[in-house]
Amino acid sequence: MAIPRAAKTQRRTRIQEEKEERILEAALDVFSQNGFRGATIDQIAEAAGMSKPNLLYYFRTKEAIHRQLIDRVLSTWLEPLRAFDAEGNPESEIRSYIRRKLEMARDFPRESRLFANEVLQGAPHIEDELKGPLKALVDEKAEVIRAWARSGKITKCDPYHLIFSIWSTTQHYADFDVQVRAVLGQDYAGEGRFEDAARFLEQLFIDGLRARKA
Amino acid sequence: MAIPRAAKTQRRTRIQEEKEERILEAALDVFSQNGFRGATIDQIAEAAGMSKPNLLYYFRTKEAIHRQLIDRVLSTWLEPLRAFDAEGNPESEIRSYIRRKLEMARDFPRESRLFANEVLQGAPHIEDELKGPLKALVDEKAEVIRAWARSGKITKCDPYHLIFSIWSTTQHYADFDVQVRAVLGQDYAGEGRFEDAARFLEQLFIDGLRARKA
DNA sequence: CGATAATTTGACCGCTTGGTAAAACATTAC
DNA sequence: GTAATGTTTTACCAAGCGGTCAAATTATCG
Repeated sequence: MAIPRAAKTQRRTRIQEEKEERILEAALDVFSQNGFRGATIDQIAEAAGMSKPNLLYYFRTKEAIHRQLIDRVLSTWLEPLRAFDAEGNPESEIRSYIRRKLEMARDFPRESRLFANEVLQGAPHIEDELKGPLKALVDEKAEVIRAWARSGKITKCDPYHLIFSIWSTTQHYADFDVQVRAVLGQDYAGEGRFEDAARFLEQLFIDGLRARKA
Repeated sequence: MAIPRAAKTQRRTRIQEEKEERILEAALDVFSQNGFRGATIDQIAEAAGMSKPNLLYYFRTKEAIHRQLIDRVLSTWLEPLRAFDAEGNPESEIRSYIRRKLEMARDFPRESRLFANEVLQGAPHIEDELKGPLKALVDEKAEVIRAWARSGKITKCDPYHLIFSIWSTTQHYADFDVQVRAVLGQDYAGEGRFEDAARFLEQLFIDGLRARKA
């Protein structure tokens, strides 16, 4: 007799790992494009190339897929902010943070949209993560920025809103991709917009934050 | 015998106007929180305080409600950008643009989220609007900004990405409201965050764009 | 090999969904 | 008033939904 769910076994088989991977990959596609409510198990199953009951053998519920997806993505998503180094040079720290966030928007747009969908719809599944680990990390880095400002390395500014503005400007290129493309027009077929965006944003933030003599 | 749909009559009755208004108001709530696919007619009907068939007497389909909502909101949404004046002082134009966009994020977050949901999910219903009227408007204002840069009133920068960055930073406070609140914490009960954001963004953009001597 | 555990399938269930039909009810115009 | 029009309700449907079940199939291990 089969043990009810693969997940209950201690050792995971090769097949389990493969299939769960395929499911999460497919789910990322579907959830990021439709949000949690808008996504259906059938869609995910089809995208993963398996039948619905088969998919439900690996994940008991739609929520379980979503939760695991979020958990997995969240930590890598915050990686760039974690790398923010108090000892480093403020200008180059900010510059490379912007660059890394832009690279993520370019290379992992689905992950960005997954979160955007979630937060936009009230973050019903990740409120705790936002108020806990995320807030803690931001608080920590805000203190770093504040210290830089105190020591005159950058101009005085609200560190929280600085972080928000870096998040929003960079993620915009993933989350609002369709709009960005529509406005820039066809001539922007390639990914040159990311380079242009990087140039612009670095200029904006670096010059905007440079400590002023006056 | 009743004419199939109220909409077919030439003159709209008082009741029609009232009810359609109530429906659109309710739909704004529901669509902005759940996206198109995630929203249900029943939800909208309940929020509007009427039965589903009654609602469907005024709007034949879910799409029809959504379309009308988008149409109505789109024009008012772009109003601030339209107000961008080539003859005005660049600094104050940009400053007041930022301020107006922030006010809209504060006062009309549902409208912002309606669009965000739509664009995020690939803009299936408004692609034409984006590529047409929106692009045209942005192209026009980009030229204004470019002219300012040419005449040395602001520093040289990519006007499109400048506009994107103003959009994203301001709308962030509507679209990612839950996250902003979570990170800022309880002490931010009121709406002071909008004032802080305004201060920060004005500083960032004005100082970041100020024409440099070097 | 054979036994046992893991995986896959097809049939199904109860609920929700977008939408319809027709009749009951209300309003307006004359 | 009454007839025509406009509005609302009740009952309903077919498709889609998340999820279950038991049987069939396949992989694994001694």
